[in-house]
Amino acid sequence: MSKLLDVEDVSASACCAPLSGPVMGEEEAAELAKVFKALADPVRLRLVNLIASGPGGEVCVCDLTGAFELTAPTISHHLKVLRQAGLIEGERRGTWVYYRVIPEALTRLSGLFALPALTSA
Amino acid sequence: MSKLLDVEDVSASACCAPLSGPVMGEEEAAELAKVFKALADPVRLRLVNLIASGPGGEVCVCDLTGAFELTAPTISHHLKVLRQAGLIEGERRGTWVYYRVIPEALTRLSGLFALPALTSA
DNA sequence: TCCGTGTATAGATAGATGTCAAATTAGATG
DNA sequence: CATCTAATTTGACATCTATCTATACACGGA
Repeated sequence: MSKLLDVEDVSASACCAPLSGPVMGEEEAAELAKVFKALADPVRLRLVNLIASGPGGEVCVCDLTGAFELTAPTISHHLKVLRQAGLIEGERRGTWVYYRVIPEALTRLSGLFALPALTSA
Repeated sequence: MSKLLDVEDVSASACCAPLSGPVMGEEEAAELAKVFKALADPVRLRLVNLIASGPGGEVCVCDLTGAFELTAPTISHHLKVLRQAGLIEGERRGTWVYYRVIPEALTRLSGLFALPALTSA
């Protein structure tokens, strides 16, 4: 079994209603918090940005390690955190591993911050 | 000078272009990370949710402390973190303090997760 | 099959963070 | 002014996290 695909997909059940919506439960808040924890790091934010803006929507890990003054294991750790948050997914093709963002995850988050009545005053 | 208004407004300069957009700089990533750090806690997420969904878009701190099994200083600490991230603002009216979300902050975050071309394939 | 290279995991450590108890500030009221 | 309540600040402590080095795994090529 490829360890690259170990996704606990924390984001699956969390979130969908906007923050301005009905009161969320403790469990939902806990799962959502894991997703934001994954984004709460400058390196990981830049990783998501690099991956999302990469050619074809994907980027090789070998290109990511060079973009930071960090060791490969550290980058690998950050990628794992993002993966377990359900934000990205990785695929091995031969020697290299490529990462993509999971569009649904971003869309879900976008909806979270939607506001109810900006049209009315 | 009211200490309630000490907002370092970290979110002001950070973000606007979507994550899928052009590559962000280290500085921008660092400031954005502070905002997500503020959201990366179940209690703070529920606080934002409660405040945003409160009547008139605002909630008294006295109503927030009762909603958690945490001491008042802890709630106050979390509110401060959210305030310094530019996500909420507080106002004292007589004996009580009321908090509101800052709509622009949420809107900005919503745009961050926008995807480029979901219409095409 | 044996190296060489690209990624990931394990273990260790310094620094950040959530929580509480105690003390402080701000406003209302007698 | 004295005092009560609401909210914040301060200081301490246990836990979590970002990073490193060292090691292990996966694949391709000789």
